Parts: sequence; structure tokens; C-alpha cells
Amino acid sequence: MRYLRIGEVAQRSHVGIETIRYYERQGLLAQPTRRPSGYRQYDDSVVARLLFIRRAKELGFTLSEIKELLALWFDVETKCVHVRQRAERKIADIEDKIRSLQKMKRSLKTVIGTCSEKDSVSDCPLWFGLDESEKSAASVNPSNARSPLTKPRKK
Amino acid sequence: MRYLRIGEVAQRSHVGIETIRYYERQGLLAQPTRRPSGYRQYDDSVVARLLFIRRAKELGFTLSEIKELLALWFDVETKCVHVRQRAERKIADIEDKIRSLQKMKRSLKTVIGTCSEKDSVSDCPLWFGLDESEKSAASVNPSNARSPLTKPRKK
DNA sequence: CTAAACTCCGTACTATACTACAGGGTCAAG
DNA sequence: CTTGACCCTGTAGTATAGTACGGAGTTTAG
Repeated sequence: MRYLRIGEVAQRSHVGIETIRYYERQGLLAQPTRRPSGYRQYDDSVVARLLFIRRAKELGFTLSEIKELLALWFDVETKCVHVRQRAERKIADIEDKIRSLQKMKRSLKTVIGTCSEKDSVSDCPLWFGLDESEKSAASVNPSNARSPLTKPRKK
Repeated sequence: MRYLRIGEVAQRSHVGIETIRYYERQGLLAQPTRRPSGYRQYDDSVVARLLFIRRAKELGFTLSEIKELLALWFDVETKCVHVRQRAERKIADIEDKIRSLQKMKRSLKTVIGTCSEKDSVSDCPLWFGLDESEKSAASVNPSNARSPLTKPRKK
């Protein structure tokens, strides 16, 4: 079986060599086998993994989130129950993202629709929601007095 | 009409005060009016704008992309043709993102489906595509000789 | 066997996006 | 009219995610 050198992997995955080594240090890629000289040897599965990482980054996942995602497929140690739970949480995140993107898209279409009728957008509609995303701990604050907005500054 | 102080805006939008000022410096938020004391005065529209920014970041847009997106709705100077073009490009980007997320979601569902049958994931399926995303300038390289993988290092 | 292209490791530098003071002024309840 | 919470500017520091060498060894076409 033919092995790939790091440069070939870089070319195929559109990820820089230094970045591949960086991902290895960060634990996103396994330590590859080495030739006697120390050269890394990869097989093509690493290319798919790198393409996944690249795309996931574009979708707003951080490297550590991506690490978690990858673990769902590849981490043999993980017990099934946990995988299931985590995968379901990830799916919910993803569905949220999809909904927001769809909202954004509809909103952009409205922009196009509105402005194609005239030759200027000076009177384009001003806002279309795209709010929500704001169900984070709905602040059950008693609000009895002027509660600090910022954490009190030490004197 | 009641104005909001920066701290109230921060609370409502779940964005830190310092971050709001940072966005102002970066041109993502307009210079707000000021009280004679210099205090910033906002109306609630800025809250929606900040929620949009926050969400767009989670969807993998950079601040400068977000600035462009916001300009599509709010930039009165922009000519309609340009708005239309840019909006269409953004919509295409968004549709790409949605497709990738859907693929990722399907793939995660497969993980769940596969592993719920057993008590371990040691034999979970190994890869499910989620590739594509790789239609970037399909490398029509003549490849006549050993072409440099990296840019030649200066001697 | 040579030379160009490749790889190694380690460290240092960069860009983006915040985040945290310092040192001062402002506001409003009591 | 004080006092605690708020705001101002400016500058410096942090986290994340790379990116760029230097100085060395390795590979392979010619």
C-alpha cells in the first residue's frame, strides 16, 4: 500500500503542511506512522478527515468542537450511551444553525425582492427578525433593586 | 423616547460592554448619539443588530463578512445592482453551509442508529463522505515534472 | 553523486476577536 | 452631598488558530 507524505496530504486536502502538524499537536489527527527517517506516512483517510475539519470550521465549529465531533465517529473508547447523548446534542446544535441560516437566506431574498423594484435601496426594509437564538437562561432576576450590570470592581 | 445605556444593551444582547465598543471601532455598529456627559445612548434596534452579529458568528461568518451582510440591509449608499449581486453570492454561501450541515446531521444520525444496536461503538462506520466542499479550482496542473508542493524556499 | 525538492523539530511571529485594567468622570437614591 | 454603580478613553493582555522561519537531515531524478 502506497503511503502519502505530508506535502501530498496538504495538497489534496487544501490544508497547509504546518497546519497539519498543528492539528496533530492539538490532537485532531492521530500520530501517523513514520519512515525510518522520521518522515510522516499517511493513508488517504487523513485527507477526508482534513476536509471535514476544514468544512466544519467554515460552519462555525471551533477546533475543540470538531475534536468532539470526530470522536463521535472514531473514538473507540467511548461508551455508546455517551456517544448517543453527545450526538443528539450536536444534532440539535446543527438544526439550530440550519434554521438560522434559512432565516438569513429568506431575509436576503427579501432584500433582493424589495430592491429589484427600484433603482436604489434607500428604502429597503429595515429589519426582519433573525432574532431568537436568545433562549439562554431567560434571566429570572428578582430585579428588586438596581442590580449590578457589571461585576463590582474591586476597590 | 427612552434611550438605553451601553450596559443595558449589553444585558439584552448578551454581548459584553467592551465587545460593543470594539464592534463600534470595527464599524459593525454606527457611532451612537451621546449624552452631554459623553455616555452613549442607544435605541433597541442595536440589540437586534447585536443578536444578529452574535448568531452570524456562531454560523462561521467572520466580522468582516458580517459587516458585509449588514451593509446589504442598511447601507443606503449602495447601488441596487451591487446589493443584488452580493446578496445572491451570500445566499449561495448560505445554501452551501446548509447542505454541509444537513450532511453532517445525517451522518450523526447514522452514528446513533449504528451504535444503538450494540453496547459499544468499536465497529461504528468509518466515514460517510461529508467531503465535496472541495470544488475549489480543480487543479488543472500539467504535472509534467515534480512540481514544487511548497513554494521554493529562498536560498 | 549532486542538487532540487522535500521533510524534520522547535520556536517565534501573526491575525482575529475579544477582555481587562487604569485612571478618570457621571448619575441618582438616600 | 455622598456613595455605589455606572460610564468614558486608552492601552495592554489573552485565546484561538494558524504561519513562518532557522538549521538540520532525506529523497530521488538526472
